Amino acid sequence: MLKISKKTDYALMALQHIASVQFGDVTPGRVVNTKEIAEEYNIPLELLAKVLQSLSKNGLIESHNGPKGGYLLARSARQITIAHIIESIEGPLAITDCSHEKEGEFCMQREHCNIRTPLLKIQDSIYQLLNNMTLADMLGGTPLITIQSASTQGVE
Amino acid sequence: MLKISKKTDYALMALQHIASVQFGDVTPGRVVNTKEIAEEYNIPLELLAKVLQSLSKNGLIESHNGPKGGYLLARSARQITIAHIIESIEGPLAITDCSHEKEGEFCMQREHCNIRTPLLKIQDSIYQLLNNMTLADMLGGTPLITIQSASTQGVE
DNA sequence: ATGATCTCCGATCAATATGGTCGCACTAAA
DNA sequence: TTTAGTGCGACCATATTGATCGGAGATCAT
Repeated sequence: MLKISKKTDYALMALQHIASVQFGDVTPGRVVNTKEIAEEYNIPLELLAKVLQSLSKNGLIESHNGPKGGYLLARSARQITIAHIIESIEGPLAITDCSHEKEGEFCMQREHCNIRTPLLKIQDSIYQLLNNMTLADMLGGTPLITIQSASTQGVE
Repeated sequence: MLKISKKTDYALMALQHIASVQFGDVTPGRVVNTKEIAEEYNIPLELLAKVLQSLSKNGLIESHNGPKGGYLLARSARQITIAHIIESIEGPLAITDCSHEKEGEFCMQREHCNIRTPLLKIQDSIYQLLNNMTLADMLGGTPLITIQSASTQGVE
């Protein structure tokens, strides 16, 4: 149903939490560890750990080992896009399979496929949407995005 | 990965085919049956049958029984939105679980959840996107959709 | 009427993706 | 050197999806 996975949900919550701690008024700059987030939001600890590892590996957060270790944002919340977060967890976001098509796989429908081009357009639009929204927008509250469509008249 | 299912792919192909036959130059108004579509696009017959049944049940196409039977669009291609097609096959399109939340299910993260509102905004944007594109746009070729975002400055 | 051809519907199975768990190696602070 | 933390990979359970099968009911031609 065009759904994002729970892992991604967790990633978003965690990032939002880390960002708000890091730039908040109470303890700015504090490092936050996995356990703290897991308990705050009732997320299974080990699963969250894996999620954070993925984010770290993708350069969204940086990890500090040892006691008093934990995570903090690797860059400004304004530079972390929702698209990047989702792709860090779920891999390249493709609305349909035929968008990457590595060699070796064949699409049985390909020869007469009539929907590839339109689907790629949709995919691109969704990507733009997610790429124009950042973690900072999620902190602030209301993301301001509008859609403008000309598709109702522009067909020949 | 925010992917639509193969059934939905099949539904889109089938609808595109039905529409192009129905409004094409060769045999306008012709009824087209499941087998024809399945063979043309290499889709498993029985699976496609189920997909078409769903579309029929949702009022997108109408079925005619018996020999020489088949399907045809129940309304103009311009009135069939991509969103409607997807929802016919996959159910209500929800980017995240917490958007419907029937009673009885509880979201463990709910009490401190910080991402619900932004996610619902995103979901709504995607819905608008898919709701503004119709089957007619897929026939014509290039859907004309643009995204306009103000999220980079509009945060308080 | 009767058979052939179609849609319709439900049950079922296999493959894949996802959510969640476990154990251990490594690192850094006390 | 002990302890609290991350890093990492293997692992299993379950849900979703893709695909299959069998039959019931409708309609048209003969």
